[in-house]
Amino acid sequence: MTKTSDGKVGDSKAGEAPTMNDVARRAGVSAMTVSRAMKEGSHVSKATRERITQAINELGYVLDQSAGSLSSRRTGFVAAIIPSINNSNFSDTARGITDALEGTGLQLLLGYTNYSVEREEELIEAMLRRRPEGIILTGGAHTPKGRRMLEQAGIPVIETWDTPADPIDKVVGFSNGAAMELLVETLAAKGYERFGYIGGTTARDTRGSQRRAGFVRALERLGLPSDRVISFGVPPISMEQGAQAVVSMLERWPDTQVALCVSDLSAFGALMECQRRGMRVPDDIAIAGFGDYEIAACCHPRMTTINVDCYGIGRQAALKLTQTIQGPSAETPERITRTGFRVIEREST
Amino acid sequence: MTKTSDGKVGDSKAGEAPTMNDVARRAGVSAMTVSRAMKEGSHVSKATRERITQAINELGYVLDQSAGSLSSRRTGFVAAIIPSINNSNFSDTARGITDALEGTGLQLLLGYTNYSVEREEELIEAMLRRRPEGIILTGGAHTPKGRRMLEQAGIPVIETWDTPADPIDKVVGFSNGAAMELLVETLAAKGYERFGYIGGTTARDTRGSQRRAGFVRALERLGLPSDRVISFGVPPISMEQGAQAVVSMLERWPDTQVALCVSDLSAFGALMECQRRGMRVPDDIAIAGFGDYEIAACCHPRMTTINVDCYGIGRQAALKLTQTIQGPSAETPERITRTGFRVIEREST
DNA sequence: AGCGATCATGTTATCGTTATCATCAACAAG
DNA sequence: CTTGTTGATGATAACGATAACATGATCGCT
Repeated sequence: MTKTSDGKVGDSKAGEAPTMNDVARRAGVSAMTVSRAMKEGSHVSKATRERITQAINELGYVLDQSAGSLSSRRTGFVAAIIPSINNSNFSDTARGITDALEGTGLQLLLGYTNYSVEREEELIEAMLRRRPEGIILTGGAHTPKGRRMLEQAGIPVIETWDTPADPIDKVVGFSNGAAMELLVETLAAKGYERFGYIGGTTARDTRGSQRRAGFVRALERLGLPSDRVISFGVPPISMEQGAQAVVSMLERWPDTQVALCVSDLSAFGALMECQRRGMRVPDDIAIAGFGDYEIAACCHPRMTTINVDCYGIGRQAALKLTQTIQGPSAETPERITRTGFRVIEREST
Repeated sequence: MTKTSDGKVGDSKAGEAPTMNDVARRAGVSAMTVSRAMKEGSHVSKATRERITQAINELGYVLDQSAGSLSSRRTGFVAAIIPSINNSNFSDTARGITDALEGTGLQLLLGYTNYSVEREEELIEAMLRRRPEGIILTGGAHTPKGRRMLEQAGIPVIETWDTPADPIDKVVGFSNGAAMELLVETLAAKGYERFGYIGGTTARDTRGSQRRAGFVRALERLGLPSDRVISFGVPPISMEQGAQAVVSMLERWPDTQVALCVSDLSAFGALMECQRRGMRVPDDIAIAGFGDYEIAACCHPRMTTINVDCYGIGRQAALKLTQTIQGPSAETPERITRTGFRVIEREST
């Protein structure tokens, strides 16, 4: 225990969490030295550092980063907003972000919108209040106010999972429409002609509507009928809703050869329902999904789908973010990164 | 634009984000009044509030909560640590937490450990640096240092998904062992006698090992063989690993009547693999899972499993947290809340 | 020996908000 | 006409850390 110039002696009173000054007193140094000792790559002598470390352990001191960030003007936060954490495509993206942030001293602040732009707007504001050093969004559809806040925030903004026509700042994504077109073309080349589409009522899920639009576009180009579209349920549609939708489809267009679904989850529901009804897949009806979820590779028959590298989207978005934050010293990243997608042909088509 | 006592005039220079003082100047009030106007339930006259709101919009001002929380000693954070965000059981819990936090002004700071206590320890420290007002953990297994930090943090700590023998503070969970025992008993009552178990190599996943222990316990009590245990892969085991594990099981103990799996995901993999091999479920072999994931209700045949109300665990944990934070004025919550579980019998057994 | 560079540490002044106390006006109750 | 209460606002001082600058001390090189 040490006397200090301000006359106080010893530790702070119990009950109150210790501050850096308490540590400093106990180690017989100034707070600034403690601050230095707690940061990598700053000059503190070995002996001093040891005394400080000991004081920290004895007091159970934990750095208060909220105070530090006010002073340093670096919060160490990156915000990410995804539609849903229960969707493994998006949680893969979140995982990609976290993993790419590992070791950078940046922490992920995650929020989800339930596919609602209004909720997104609220979240954007809540996030910006925390002064993140960058923000990663899903898709390019925002409320006007949300967009304005993002533009004025003065931090890098990355839109993902999409290629918006008029991006706010940077983009890591792919064209959901083009991906679906590719799937249609691939299957048409195998001889399928009567395609059906299963998706949600489209208003909320912009990626879903783009996939549907791609479906229609590709069929029109190929001169095939493009009207067999079932919109069922509020996006994101569940396995169960996929099952119900395929029933509607088979009632309305019994001779449908192949059902494309907005995601693997609904596709799986459809697949199981068909089996329940004694139909053979792909002989009686073929089914394909979108997203290459774990389930697609494992179900029986294994499901044809489109892999879109969700994890990679997250990784690259976070990478682009850190590059931008680290400033123009490092090479400035491209404004738009297009991530790949590919058709995975399996047994269901 | 207004002159103020400190001689400065007008807005801050462009490029810099506006502060509360900039808003105050523009609205012709003090910063304190702006602060009040931005908080619910404080006395600000209607006219003043309108001027302030206008100034906020004109400047595009966003409150800096990191500065505010330093002053008010309330960060508005709740930390939650889960093993994985890609597991829908845990992301359901996270969703329960977020939903229960809605409207309380508290925001969720989420982290995941990949089932590693070392990673958990790092995360605990990283979270505590942000001074959360409470912390929610998964399970009761922590490193000694992690546990110490939690005990000293001076905030409510809630352990979930488990009923630790020696809880740190509060608990919302159930006995994974007892749940598995119940499943065994239910199936034994239907006449099954030769049970097999599929799980991961257990070191990391404590909930997994408790389930396995419950499996063994129940069979021993019933006087049935309890040695048919396949440990395959690092937890959490995937669908694919479930498929491979069931193959090992059938090789080693071809007359197994029912395979219980550590989770629905591995159970689903096993189910599909059996179908691929032309086996009929449940006639040739019965399969049951754990967790009542969406997939269990939708696959064909529908899967018997245990529902454990993941979402409810999150909700109740968050509820308990907010009650504790709001202080002893409100009724103090129970220290231990046991959440229910129930066997869902479906077609796979 | 002289001089600049690097190291180890301390002092001071913020960062942007909110708690607290103070002030003054308006108004109700006695 | 007091006196107390409530409402609306402002001034000031934290909150706990770090940036920026300052001070000696040490060291290597000419």
